Amino acid sequence: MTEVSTMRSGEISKAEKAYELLRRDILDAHLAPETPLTISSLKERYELGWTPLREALSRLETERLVTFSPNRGYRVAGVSRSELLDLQRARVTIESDLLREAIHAGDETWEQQLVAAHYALKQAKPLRANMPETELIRWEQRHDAFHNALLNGSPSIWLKRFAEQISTQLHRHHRNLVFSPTLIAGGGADLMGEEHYNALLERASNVDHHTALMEATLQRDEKRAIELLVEHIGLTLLTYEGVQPR
Amino acid sequence: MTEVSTMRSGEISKAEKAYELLRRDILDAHLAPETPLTISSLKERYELGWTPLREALSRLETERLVTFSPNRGYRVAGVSRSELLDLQRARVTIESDLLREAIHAGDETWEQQLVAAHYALKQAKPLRANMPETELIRWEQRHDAFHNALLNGSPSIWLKRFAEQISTQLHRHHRNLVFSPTLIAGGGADLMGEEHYNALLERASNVDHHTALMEATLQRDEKRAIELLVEHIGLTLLTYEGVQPR
DNA sequence: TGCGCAACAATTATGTATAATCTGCGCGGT
DNA sequence: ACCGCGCAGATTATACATAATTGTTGCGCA
Repeated sequence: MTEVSTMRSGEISKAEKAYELLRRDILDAHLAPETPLTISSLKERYELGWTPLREALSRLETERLVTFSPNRGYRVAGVSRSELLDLQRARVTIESDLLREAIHAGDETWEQQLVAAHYALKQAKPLRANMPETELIRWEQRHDAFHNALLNGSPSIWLKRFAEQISTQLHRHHRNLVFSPTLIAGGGADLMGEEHYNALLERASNVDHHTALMEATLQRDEKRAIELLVEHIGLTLLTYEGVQPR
Repeated sequence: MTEVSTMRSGEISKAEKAYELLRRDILDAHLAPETPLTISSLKERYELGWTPLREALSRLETERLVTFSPNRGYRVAGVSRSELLDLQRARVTIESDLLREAIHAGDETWEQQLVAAHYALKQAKPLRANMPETELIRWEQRHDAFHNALLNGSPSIWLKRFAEQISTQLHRHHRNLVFSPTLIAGGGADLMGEEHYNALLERASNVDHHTALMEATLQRDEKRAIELLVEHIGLTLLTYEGVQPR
């Protein structure tokens, strides 16, 4: 029947709250890479106890969002150009296969949700330099939702899980290497003219590109759809290449 | 003078010890799938405190070796035929690509270690029904080592990480669905004649098959090597198909 | 007499306070 | 200047307190 859980104090466990808060702060680059995460400072920052934080950190560690050294505590995981390239390679492998499966196995519901996600993405204002963070987050959410919808037709649960993890890591690299130029020395738009930077962002986030990808997919044109997906991932890569000087 | 009290506990942390003990017991099917893991019972089993166990469990959860329900504790993760198939699919995707990369990028050290791993595998006694667990473990270790050596020529760190995780999960399914027939009702060799069962095991673990795979790889024959790898994964799958009745 | 519901008891998860151990760093002695 | 001692500050582990869930018992009602 209808089991009503009582849950006297907060609705969700504090460990879960700690996990989500920390995760969001790391993903959005509010905590810079390599920042030491001492329990006491986190207790102060989030007003949480000792156990929930430790549990959250140990979960984040197996997700590779924080690193850990025995008896020396936790730090926010670092970002690097080489890891970015590695992530891009893994993304191509995994998402290509997922898209292939989706094209073969996707049903009507999948098609409808893909069209809906594409429409929502089209409505969001496109990327540009120094845009307000709320707009940036909206665009990122809808962009992620579109790619999720694209791959969602596939039945491969484990591959989708991996794709999600890659996506998370790329999000973090994205934010730290490109979109938060003020937070890292010498990164982002400061390296080139804002005009050029905007052009790159425009190229990487071009809605037409996503439209073409969706159409090829809906027409079950496997070869072309995968070509477009790989090109899309490569374009994003080129954007970083342009941004990163050495 | 006061150097007596240094290094009181073991060299590694108890959380790490708890993690490794639990992990091994789950992987070797000493703890059956769906077994509830209450802290108190684990405290008794491993003679460890409360915090290390909690930390170990939360790490195992993000690895999907245990499942967790809020306010209802942890259990050993379940196994199922559908998840097994899903894992096999993911393995084909990821290992095919890793092998392709290894064939293109592998150096001399890689070749030597691959040959060494193959030699070690050849020395281990092959699989058969009701073999002693120590021999089973030895064969499994060398088999894993061979496949690791095969893929190790690739530079893709994230993909190798994923391959490792898939490998771990398959190991668990393997043990629970095939090699521990006495532990699960109606599984394993009981379902067919021991002769037939042995034939299947023989086919899946045939050393010649691994030899051919290695030789195609060392000759940098990408197409044939990947064919053999996919066939190898499929054979293992067929073994399970034979064992699983419905 | 049998079934269902509700309060109760036991077990277990969750969180806090506290003790013990370890690492890094500065101070002082040689 | 260099080596070692010792003092913070942090991590790691234990004991204790609290809250939630599960199982059970007993009572009421059909």
